[in-house]
Amino acid sequence: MIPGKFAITLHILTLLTKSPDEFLSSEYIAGSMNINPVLVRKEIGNLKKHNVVESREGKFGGTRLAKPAAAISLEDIFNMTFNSVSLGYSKNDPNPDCPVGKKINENLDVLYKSINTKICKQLKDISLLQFTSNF
Amino acid sequence: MIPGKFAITLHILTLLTKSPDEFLSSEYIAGSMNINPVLVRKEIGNLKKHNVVESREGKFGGTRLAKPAAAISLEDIFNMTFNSVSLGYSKNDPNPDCPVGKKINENLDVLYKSINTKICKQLKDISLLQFTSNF
DNA sequence: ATTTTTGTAATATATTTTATTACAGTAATG
DNA sequence: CATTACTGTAATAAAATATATTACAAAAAT
Repeated sequence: MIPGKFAITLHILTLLTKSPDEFLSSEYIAGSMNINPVLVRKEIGNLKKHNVVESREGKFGGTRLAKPAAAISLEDIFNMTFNSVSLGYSKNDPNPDCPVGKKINENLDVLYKSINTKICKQLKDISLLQFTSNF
Repeated sequence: MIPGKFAITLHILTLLTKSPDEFLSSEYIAGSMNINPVLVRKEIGNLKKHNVVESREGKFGGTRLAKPAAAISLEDIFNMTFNSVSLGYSKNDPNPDCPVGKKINENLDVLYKSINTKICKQLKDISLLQFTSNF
């Protein structure tokens, strides 16, 4: 998973919220966060897939929100950009002949799933509109 | 931050919990998780710094818990191995001339801090002993 | 003395992220 | 209807990060 995905997506959506109904170009958006426009377009592609934004191609093209910022929760954004929160796994497959190695990952999974559930619950109550009200 | 740090450390501590009072070698531990012994020794160094384990050098040396597994919480381990949970930041510094770019990171910080607080509260109630009881 | 282990530094390899380049397709506008 | 300014997407390059490896001094058991 791309570490910056959630942050970049939220940044994009904040800009779109702050310019309602305007079509912003990927280059303009990229300029606000100092990253490459192609990366912005990729994340916008993801947002479009989830019907959160809509784009117009061609001259004066760009992207805008497809629904009110009040109707988008941070949980929605989280689910679109994050597989799940985790505190990590060891890179290699553990030794299956070791009683601990054999079960460590499933036990981590249980733990991480429960963390995840709580985070989702927390993010569900924050709308994009609310988040952007601090700018 | 090293992604596998928490998982590796928890794996080490689980092994130590399952062999109370025995000094386990870094090579044995590394074998259970299929990683390099040097990486294990590094994480053990971190655990020693926090007085969670103690090591003995020389022949038949190794590491064991320095206190009962019931007295170690997953929050303790989390705090030793994770700076803080976050949903990520965009890699580059955002544009300070953009009202959104200027404030995005502090707003993300607020969000992530609140997520973090809840996770810590959750982890505080799980002891290492409890976690290892599922093996 | 020899062996086995920790502790630690330095370096190399692998992996993952991000950036860049390139270009076809679309739509507005003179 | 040519030109301009965009999107969409693929392919590749570069940078950053994580992990592995090598090496060796120091410690302790026998």
